[in-house]
Amino acid sequence: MTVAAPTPARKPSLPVADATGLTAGLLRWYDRHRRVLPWRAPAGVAADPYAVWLSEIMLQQTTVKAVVPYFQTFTAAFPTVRDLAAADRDAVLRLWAGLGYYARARNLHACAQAVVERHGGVFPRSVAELRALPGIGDYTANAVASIAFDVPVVPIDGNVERVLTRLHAVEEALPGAKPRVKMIAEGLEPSDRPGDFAQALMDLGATICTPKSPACVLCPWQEPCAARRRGDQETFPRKTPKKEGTLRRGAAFVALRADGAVLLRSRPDTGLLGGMTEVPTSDWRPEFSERDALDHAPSLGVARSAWRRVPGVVTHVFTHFPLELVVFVATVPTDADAPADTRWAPRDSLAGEALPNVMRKVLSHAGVDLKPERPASRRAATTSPKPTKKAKRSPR
DNA sequence: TATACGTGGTC
DNA sequence: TGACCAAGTAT
Repeated sequence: MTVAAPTPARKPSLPVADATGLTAGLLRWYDRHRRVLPWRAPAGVAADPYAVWLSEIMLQQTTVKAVVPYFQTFTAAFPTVRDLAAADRDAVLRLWAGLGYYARARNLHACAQAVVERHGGVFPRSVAELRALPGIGDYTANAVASIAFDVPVVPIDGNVERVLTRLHAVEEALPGAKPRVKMIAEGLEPSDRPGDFAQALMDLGATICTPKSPACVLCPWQEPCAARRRGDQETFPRKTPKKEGTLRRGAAFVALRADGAVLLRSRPDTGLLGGMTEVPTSDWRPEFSERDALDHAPSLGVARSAWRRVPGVVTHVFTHFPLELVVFVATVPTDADAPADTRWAPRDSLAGEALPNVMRKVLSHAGVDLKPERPASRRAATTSPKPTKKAKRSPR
């Protein structure tokens, strides 16, 4: 492909002229239709690298709507990358609870510390140095470099893939088509306003070139768009079908003390819901048998009969598998000791715990209400949206 | 290259 | 309701 020679001089030749026309058209559109977002600097104002980075991490596979309240909470709690680096990791996880993909929160904290230790608390400006930081991959490195520092690179996310595969009617399916998309993107790298160009591409994908029913009539690229000419723009990008996960099942145990405290523990640092808080549960396996569920209950010195099976089940769908949990509740004496690796959490502190949504569903199903007042966007989980399905009989 | 990794919204 | 999707990264 062409060299991304950012010559301040003229731009000759044909392909370059084409690209110039495209980028200019998109920037004109952006100047009139750019979205106003909490982390986005006003037109013509330099962006804050910390805000750009924080927002980009939060926005990974996550909608703008879901991110906004968390972004506000984080910037209020940690105004600078140094504040974030100095915070306790658990405090970061607690504020992240509900946003999902918790490895992002662990990496966020590690990244802040790396920025302080390796770069004196100042975000590096090069793609290579950014890429070397925890939690920053190809996309985010390019996004921060272009948006915060006007480095002429194009971050390629789902929006950009959609826009570019439509623009060129790329027949190859993703993810196989990624190299092709990357070449197309590199051919568009503008030496002028790279940060605005990157954001314009994403705004275009988010508001005009949407997955379904794209608003082509409003698109600044409707003329050059190959897919639009063919009339099958909605069929791009092509995608290879993904296989679905196998249902896993398990039992969750909600132990309540007379004073309202709930027995909690922390999950292992890595893997599913790593480092997050949960009530004791059995393993989650396809071959789980409810018959033996109580074998996995925490030892609290109470009789097996103290555990009451809550009717119904809690269902939750992770990216790669659906989960079904049966819930047992027991009330135990206030002097009951917490088993190893568990602790009693006062009822009032529950809302502040690093509880992933599946655990909020479990507690809700057990009749334990958490006080909201967290970043927000949690009402659905705390009100037990899916009332609970009828108790199913376990096969076998 | 493929898989693990959350959650909420939409149609 | 089920599928698909949203500013991806790590291994």
